[in-house]
Amino acid sequence: MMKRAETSKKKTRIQAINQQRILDAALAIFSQFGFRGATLDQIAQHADLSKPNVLYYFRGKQDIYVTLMQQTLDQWLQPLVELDPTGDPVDEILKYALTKLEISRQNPQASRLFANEILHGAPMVKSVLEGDLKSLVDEKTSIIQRWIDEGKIIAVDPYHLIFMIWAITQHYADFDIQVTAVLGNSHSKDKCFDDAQSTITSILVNGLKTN
Amino acid sequence: MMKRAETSKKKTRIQAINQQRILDAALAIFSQFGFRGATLDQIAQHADLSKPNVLYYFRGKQDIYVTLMQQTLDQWLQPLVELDPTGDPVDEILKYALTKLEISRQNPQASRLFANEILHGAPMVKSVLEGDLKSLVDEKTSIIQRWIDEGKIIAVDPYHLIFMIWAITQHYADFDIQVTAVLGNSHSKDKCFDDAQSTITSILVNGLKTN
DNA sequence: CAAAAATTTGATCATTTGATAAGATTTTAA
DNA sequence: TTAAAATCTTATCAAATGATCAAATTTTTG
Repeated sequence: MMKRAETSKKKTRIQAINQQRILDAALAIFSQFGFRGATLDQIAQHADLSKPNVLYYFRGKQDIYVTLMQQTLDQWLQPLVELDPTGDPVDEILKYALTKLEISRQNPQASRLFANEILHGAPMVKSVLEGDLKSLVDEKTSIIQRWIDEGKIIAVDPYHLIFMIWAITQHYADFDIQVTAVLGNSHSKDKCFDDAQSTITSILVNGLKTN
Repeated sequence: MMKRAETSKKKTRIQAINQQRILDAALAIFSQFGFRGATLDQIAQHADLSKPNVLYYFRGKQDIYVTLMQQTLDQWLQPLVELDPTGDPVDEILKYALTKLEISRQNPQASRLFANEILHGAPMVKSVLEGDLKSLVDEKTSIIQRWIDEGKIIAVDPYHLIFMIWAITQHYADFDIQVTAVLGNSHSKDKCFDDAQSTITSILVNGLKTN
């Protein structure tokens, strides 16, 4: 009888399938109900497994959550990594914003999972925020600062520019219900994202350029 | 023996005090842990009352939550009401954004309470969003649209402009932990909000004006 | 195939938690 | 001051839920 995951490297076929199934279900459930609001029963049912069977693959509820959160964080950080110091400043910043928006469109559940974690004080990922995330942002803000010093874009605090981009783009995933309610149920989600894209582009391009 | 609150109008002195105490405690607890994450024990303890005593004033956990959410919603909508069609367009929009930011600064708990509700699909306030909120936004966007038609500000979708303002301003309350982590613990909260204010002002003023 | 390993299940626990009931205590009003 | 109303407490409950275990079943391996 082999201890699952933990230290061992080789996953069996069934392990690979079922662990992924559990993580998929967990994303759906945790993102909708939060950590405490979600139950193992819900996750098990959504994954089409019995509850003890779920606990065969993960130590416990928190283990599932943490695993899922780690995956999500990687995905979340990636686009910022790609901000290119040699590109055109406005283009690069706009590209970053629109990439984030696209991720919000395509994976709103992950966005909400992350938002919920932060909203409640990041009990599980605080150290990642203060470590990897801060380092990455420090690096990229210094690029933006250089652009500002060279007069390529308007002088704004680079940190807050990034916060602004995060805020706007995640808003469409995290506050989807509100956005939909305000726009009326007639609007299609696609049109909403297209309009969002135009608005972000206008304000950023116009707002960043020097006079 | 009088049934509390419900239909009666007159509150006793003790009722007024204790109901407010419970709501204050509930704001602190619900905003940090969400509806399901919060427990009556926590709220009771925070309010310095016994659990059954808390339930003497409110039918149940959900009753506390709904009452609190109604209060919060009113407060949340107010600033938009004051957007003045006769004022200077850029000034009015900027004033709205900065007022929202100020509310984020002064009452971050209410912001997080609301954010959590929306994030989880607005189970308790969906109808308010589709009713009062939508009506108010419809009214104000038509004002903004008029400004656009008159060439007073750049042509952007007014709805998404408002979403953008909501997103940015609430970000500082809702994602406070992340903002603080990225800026480093050395930064004071006051400086953070001051810089946020400058950034929002720059981008909006620059971003909205017509060329 | 047969033994070993891995997977799955049913039964069951201990805790947490929202809620209630009955009675004691305090406050209010006549 | 005294009776009624309001407030508060102690004890307790039932349901939900995360977790465990032993045994049954399936899959893999030699």
